Amino acid sequence: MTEPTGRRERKKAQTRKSLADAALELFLDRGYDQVSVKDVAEAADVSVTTLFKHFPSKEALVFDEEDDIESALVAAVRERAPGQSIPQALCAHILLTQDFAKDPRCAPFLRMVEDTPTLRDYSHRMWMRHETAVARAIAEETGAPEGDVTCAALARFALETRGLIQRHTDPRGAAEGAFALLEHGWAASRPGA
Amino acid sequence: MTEPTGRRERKKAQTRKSLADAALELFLDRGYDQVSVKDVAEAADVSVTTLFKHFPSKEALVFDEEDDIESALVAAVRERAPGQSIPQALCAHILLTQDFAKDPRCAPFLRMVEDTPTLRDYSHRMWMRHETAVARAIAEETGAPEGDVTCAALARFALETRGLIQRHTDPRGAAEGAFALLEHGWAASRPGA
DNA sequence: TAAATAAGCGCAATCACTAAACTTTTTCAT
DNA sequence: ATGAAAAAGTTTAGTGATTGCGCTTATTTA
Repeated sequence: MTEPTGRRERKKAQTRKSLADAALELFLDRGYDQVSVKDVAEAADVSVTTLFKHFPSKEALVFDEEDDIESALVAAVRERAPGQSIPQALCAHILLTQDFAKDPRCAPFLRMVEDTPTLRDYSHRMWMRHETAVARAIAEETGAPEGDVTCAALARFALETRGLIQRHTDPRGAAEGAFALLEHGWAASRPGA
Repeated sequence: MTEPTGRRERKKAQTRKSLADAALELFLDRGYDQVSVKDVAEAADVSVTTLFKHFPSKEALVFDEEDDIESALVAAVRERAPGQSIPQALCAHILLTQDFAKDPRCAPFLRMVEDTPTLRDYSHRMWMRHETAVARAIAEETGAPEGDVTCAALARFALETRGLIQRHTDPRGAAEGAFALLEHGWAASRPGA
């Protein structure tokens, strides 16, 4: 069921990729703030206007192709191992995504994001966008009402943990520490887990 | 011990106030995004460059005079009633600051902040800046080591709760629900409270 | 094949923000 | 008092992200 990709769509995707690639290379080379959108557009050999037809902002050039993160999070909650609590499942999933970061090819990228306030904030905002989806998944899993505060809180806190452990020397230990808090609180807040 | 206010400082404070006042009035009237810094500067009868000598950004025009919030938070942790847990103290303190919001004079202001993404984010960032201070206070209060993860997590989660309960019809109930999670988790994480 | 559609372009403008060089107080040590 | 340093303010000019407009050109489709 591959989309009947016409030449037009192919070219569009092509330009988009040129832009993302050019952007990444320039950003990693010179640093995000030292590269202007004009630089990126020129490197991809398109006009600045065209760049903004493909990406809504300069930041968006950095975080391309981040699609199924939300579904992965929801799946982590829904399809957790039997006997595993929701906080445990979320902890494991977050640690898993963190492991991506250990790939030395990603290291410069991640360092750039961490060192650039604009990007750090943007990334955090994007990540927290999944809060409501996760909250809903938790509520549905536990039979809690749609807008249950405890579920919403767990979702937010769990997602926030990612930023909390980011610059720790031992992310795994830190995550376990933070999630222990949630784990116990969660268990105590709903007697029939 | 009132500062020996010279004429210079008085005039400076004066222009600053003119700017903040003009900004608030215009923002409330037309909406934040519909007012440019140029508009504000003209309303206060100063140049745009002068405006930026007083305020580091357009957003900063909105959140003026927010000084002792951090010390109040730290104090809430340190000087809590005997027998009151730290999460309880933070919950109470946050609810207290929320009560400010019930003043009908503040309502339009708060609605503006909530309805303007830029401002909501800025406000959230400012608020979360106090995380490390609160974390340190908690660590010191409990004798935990300086960078203890559980303390850091509690600080972050507690502060995050404010945003969580913001648009709830019953903020008090929501806060109590969210803090119940932290309360239980915290109690379980440190046996000798 | 013509008309509709969509990509891309150049241009001009807006808006937040900064740098530089210059004018006008205010302050303060002599 | 007075003259120079320090600080507030101004003008001007610029950068950089982002948007709107009107135009060309390529692709699709009826």
